[in-house]
Amino acid sequence: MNGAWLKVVDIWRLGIVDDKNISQAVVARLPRYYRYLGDLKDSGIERISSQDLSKLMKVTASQIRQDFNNFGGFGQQGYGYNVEYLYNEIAKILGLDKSYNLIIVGAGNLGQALANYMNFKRRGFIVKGIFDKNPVLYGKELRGIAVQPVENIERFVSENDIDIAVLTIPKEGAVKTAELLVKCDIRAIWNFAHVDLNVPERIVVENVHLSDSLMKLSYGIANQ
Amino acid sequence: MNGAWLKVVDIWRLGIVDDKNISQAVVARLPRYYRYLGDLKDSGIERISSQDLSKLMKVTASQIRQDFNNFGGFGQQGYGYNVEYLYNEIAKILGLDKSYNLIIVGAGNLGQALANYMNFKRRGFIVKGIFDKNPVLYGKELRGIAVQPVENIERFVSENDIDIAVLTIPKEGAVKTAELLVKCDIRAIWNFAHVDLNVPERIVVENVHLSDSLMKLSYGIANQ
DNA sequence: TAGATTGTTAATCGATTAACAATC
DNA sequence: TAGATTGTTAATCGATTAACAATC
Repeated sequence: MNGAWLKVVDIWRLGIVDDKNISQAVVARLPRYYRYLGDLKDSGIERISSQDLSKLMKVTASQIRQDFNNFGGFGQQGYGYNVEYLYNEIAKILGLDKSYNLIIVGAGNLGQALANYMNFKRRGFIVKGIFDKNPVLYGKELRGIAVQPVENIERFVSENDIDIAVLTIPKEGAVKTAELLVKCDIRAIWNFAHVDLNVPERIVVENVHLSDSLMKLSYGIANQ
Repeated sequence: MNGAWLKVVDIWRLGIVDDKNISQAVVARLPRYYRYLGDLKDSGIERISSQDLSKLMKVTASQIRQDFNNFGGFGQQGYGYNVEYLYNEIAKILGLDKSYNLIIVGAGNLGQALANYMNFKRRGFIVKGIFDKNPVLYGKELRGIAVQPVENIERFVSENDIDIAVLTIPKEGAVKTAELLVKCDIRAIWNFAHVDLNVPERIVVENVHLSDSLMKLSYGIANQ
């Protein structure tokens, strides 16, 4: 009556029990771990201890172990963590093992830059459509994708199984557009507009408020 | 022996005592307060209580009062906060009452977008120079400013009293460039490269890691 | 003055760090 | 096995919320 029984953590690992809620602070640190582990992997390092990673990343070893243990523990006593394994596990946690279809709404400076800039595709984020309300831009191609009128969004999203909308329009239209996207059953919005979107709980919103960031920087200068 | 004496907080307000250390969490919330207060001001609202602001912003009234009181208290019992006054005080705290000279290092997609996009100027961030290592871009004008070779950075920064460098180059060159900028006595770096810069304490670094942000979003989808 | 609402102290909650037994 | 290092519990620290006296 012992070995035959699964511990709660095992059941959880099997995916039967799912979401013990992970704090936002932990999630926010995962991409950074992922970045460092990728670098380690690329430089041929096979294993690393929480202590060594701690020195490298300038966070406590304790925090590293706590963070990873939120997801079940990926290390081995006396050995540390296998870099490649941990790297892949974090990718899975972050959902990077899947592919996502996205559209860009707003083909102005920022929308164009994002379309061209990031290697979206390499990480499994496929740009399927680009939209703007400015007729001058219609047909203009970015990475081989022609800009369409915003009027097409609703049909396009439902016909092309779009997961993510990148919102790069001025704040004036952003709230209305977000509502439209919600109606189209979008799963997530990457919001670059300087407003808070008010969408249902189920929709994932990730804000990139560049002006907020610049203000934090100027606070830093002013209070040096 | 009472009225004649200044309370500690008064001395602090006079700027004699300066920096009781404000937590990063508080600073991160200031731009959002500033945005909401700006909107309230624009719609002609003169005063607001922490309770009403609480409903609007979906944070607790307690947190609002605590946050503001980090900087000395801007309200009045029985009245609330004067919107315009509070707005201006937050601007001062954020250092938005001053003007900053900046350069953009990296005139690729993102650098160009930032040069054109944000109304930097309106908020007192003056783009003085744009640099790239790609000769094809030399002389190309963005907002009336010609792109220069990166070799010019050192001289340009010292001759033009530059406060901020916007780093929009690929991660490969970013660390070295940051070191150069530090040598030039830059005060702050707005870092869009996907690396952690390792600079002295005195330099303000504000990171915008877009790929990290996108990973948080995909985590949100994957763990919905 | 009475009512409203701040400024501020105290209580709670959550996140980080420390410590150590488990175990590879 | 002995040494190393995790996984995990306990202690600490900091941030958020609640409560209320001060005061406009």
